[in-house]
Amino acid sequence: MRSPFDGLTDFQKNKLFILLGTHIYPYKKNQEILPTIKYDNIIAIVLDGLAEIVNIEYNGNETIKEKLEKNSVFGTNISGTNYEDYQIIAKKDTTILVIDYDKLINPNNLNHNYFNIFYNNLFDIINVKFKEANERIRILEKKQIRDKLLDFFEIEHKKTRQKNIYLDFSLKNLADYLAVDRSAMFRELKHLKEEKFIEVNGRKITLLYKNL
Amino acid sequence: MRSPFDGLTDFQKNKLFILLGTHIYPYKKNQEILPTIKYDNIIAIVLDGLAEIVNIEYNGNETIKEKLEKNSVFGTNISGTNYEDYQIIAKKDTTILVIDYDKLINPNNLNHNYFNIFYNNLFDIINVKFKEANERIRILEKKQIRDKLLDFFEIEHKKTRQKNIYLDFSLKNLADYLAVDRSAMFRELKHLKEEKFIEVNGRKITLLYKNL
DNA sequence: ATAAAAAAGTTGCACTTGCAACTGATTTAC
DNA sequence: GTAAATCAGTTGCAAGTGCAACTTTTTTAT
Repeated sequence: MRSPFDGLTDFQKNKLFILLGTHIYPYKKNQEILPTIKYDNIIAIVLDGLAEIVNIEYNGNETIKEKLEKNSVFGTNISGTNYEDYQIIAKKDTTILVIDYDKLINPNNLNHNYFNIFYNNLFDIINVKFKEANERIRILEKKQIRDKLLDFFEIEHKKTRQKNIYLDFSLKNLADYLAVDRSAMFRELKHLKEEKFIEVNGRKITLLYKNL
Repeated sequence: MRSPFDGLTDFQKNKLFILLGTHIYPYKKNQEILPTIKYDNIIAIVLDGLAEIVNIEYNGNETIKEKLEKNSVFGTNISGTNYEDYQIIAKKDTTILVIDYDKLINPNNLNHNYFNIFYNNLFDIINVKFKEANERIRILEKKQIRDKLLDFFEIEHKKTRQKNIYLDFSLKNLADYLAVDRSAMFRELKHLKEEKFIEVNGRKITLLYKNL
């Protein structure tokens, strides 16, 4: 995954932090991240560790919205994450860098080369995330589970051009991603298997239809 | 709506076009826009006119994905619009500016002040669009039409803090936005009316529940 | 190595939804 | 100003889905 600090030396990185007046917050495993920052207009970066954006429902069910690894970027202005709806939990000891969005947008900084590199990286990262969001919307727009699955398969297939799709998450997570009931998804997967559209072996899904 | 050229004089705008090696394409009403540009990595701006991103299904049904007014920004890297799935149609005579994404990202340009202003504007516009995309995802994730409607009402209510919501699009369009069947949505609206949750008068929806 | 937790997989049932097919009301076009 | 098109609103019905409640398998933790 692309890092917002690609192309920067550690020295430049530190100059950047000073220039932007950033804050660094350390969290222990299982601590909630940024619980006090409920206002808008920040961009946050995982400097180290691992965290998850989770949605805790009234019945206690937890669904993971996004995994935040090292160099992941998040925040109200960048991922639409609404702190009223979600909690961010450290899964390991985790260090978070917080940047004020308005300071980032301030063009006074633009004559520093290391800032420009950083800004370009962020621009690119956001565009990738935006593209992923639109991919998901395209899937969620489909009304039937079968169509959501086939759309998902098609999108994944286009990325590798291979008939085998290797999921790097569980089928339960896939159901969450498609925003459908898990058991209903399993039922539909079974139908697709029976109709020889696909084969499923653990997290490997094989597409059997002709049009590659 | 914010323009990507906010804060730029016409003179600076033209310098910018030259710097970025942009292309300008004119289209007549009802013409398809950018039909030949099937490759990735462009950002396009509506300089003048009006266009619509439409999804034409195999059965001939057209759904409008997005309206592109003057100063709207679109393109594969910015709206996730996939030219394989959608068509962009000029609704009036329309002029389109096309920028090569790689040229935009090239940091060599960053010591021109007018470029920086433009770049900041784009950054901001994309973030707003991204936020809207995430809003929609939050709605589409809901499994029941009732929950989608209530979620939509809540989001709209938060924007104005008023109990009246004035739609600037048709109820048919709302059904498309929620990605549900139109008649099923009407049925659910009727239920919500009967249960005194809402009132509907044309495109005005009044929220009747207590928690403002 | 074993217990605990999470994921995989299945099924019955009630309810929701999509779909088709209407009628009537509004808007748009020329 | 009238025709055509779009939108609003309703209903029956079949099919799809969510939900609950299970069992079995796999993974994770200590």
